[in-house]
Amino acid sequence: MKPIDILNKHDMKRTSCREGIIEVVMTASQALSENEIRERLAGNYDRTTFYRSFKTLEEHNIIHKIVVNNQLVKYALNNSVTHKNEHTHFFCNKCQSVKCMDDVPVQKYQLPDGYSDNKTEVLIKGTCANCKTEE
Amino acid sequence: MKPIDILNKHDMKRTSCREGIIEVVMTASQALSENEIRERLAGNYDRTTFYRSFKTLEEHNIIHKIVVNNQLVKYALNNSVTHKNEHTHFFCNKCQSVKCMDDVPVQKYQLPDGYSDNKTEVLIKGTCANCKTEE
DNA sequence: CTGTGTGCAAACACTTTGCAGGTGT
DNA sequence: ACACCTGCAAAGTGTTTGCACACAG
Repeated sequence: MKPIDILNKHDMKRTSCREGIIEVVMTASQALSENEIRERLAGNYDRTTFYRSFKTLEEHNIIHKIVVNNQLVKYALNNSVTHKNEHTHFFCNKCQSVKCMDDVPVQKYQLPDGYSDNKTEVLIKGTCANCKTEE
Repeated sequence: MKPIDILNKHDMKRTSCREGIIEVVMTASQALSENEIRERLAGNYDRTTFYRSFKTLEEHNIIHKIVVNNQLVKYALNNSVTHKNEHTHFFCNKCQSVKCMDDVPVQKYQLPDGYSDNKTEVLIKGTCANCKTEE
């Protein structure tokens, strides 16, 4: 499916910024930060526009946000797989990359009485396959 | 163990700010934000001092940081239990509280070849027991 | 006394908001 | 034409750094 189709499907206006963001995260093999997305984008957009676009795209369940820490936020496309099962995220301490582990589902946690869970976020930190081989 | 003993054990200078922070997180039943800690503290300290104290205390494994999102960070004491097993954190969407779930250990995740994990962070979002009963 | 912690000022980064003007449908 | 998206400016918040002074050991 092309970026335009995705926007149409969600009844969203087809603007070059949105289309570009979707295009970039779609072709990326990893989650990308705002800056990484900007670098790969043809046009130049204001940060405000980015923030608003990310927010809108997230609200429409087209992308999701991964908060590594309070200084590093990345975005990735929601594909049909990740949309069904919650997946874990992997953060490489060396190259700072974030990857959606579509094949590593979030496990179920048994909470004490009275607690109800809505969403469980799992961030696994370590060394990725790329950095491992470079050692 | 008292705050002073903890500082001594880690060869850290015994300052009123550090002592106060430890005292507060020690007696708290939940993780606390910088502001929540400030409110409960006798003396008045500069934000800079807080940031540096948190950083130092974290480096010495006395407290740990819980990043809920890029706008909300909380701190909690490392007790002997949590220091041994990694534990999960619970965030209540209603009252915004964060609790260390010492009885809910982090599960093991099987990663693809080449990946090695170092630390796994689990943040469960939902409704806490308090907010549940108030519905 | 010496090294380290603290307070203050400033700078920097991230994020949000208001408003005017431009663009998609 | 109308709704909504974008860019710019500004403000609010979170965080870091440099420097002078204070304090613990």
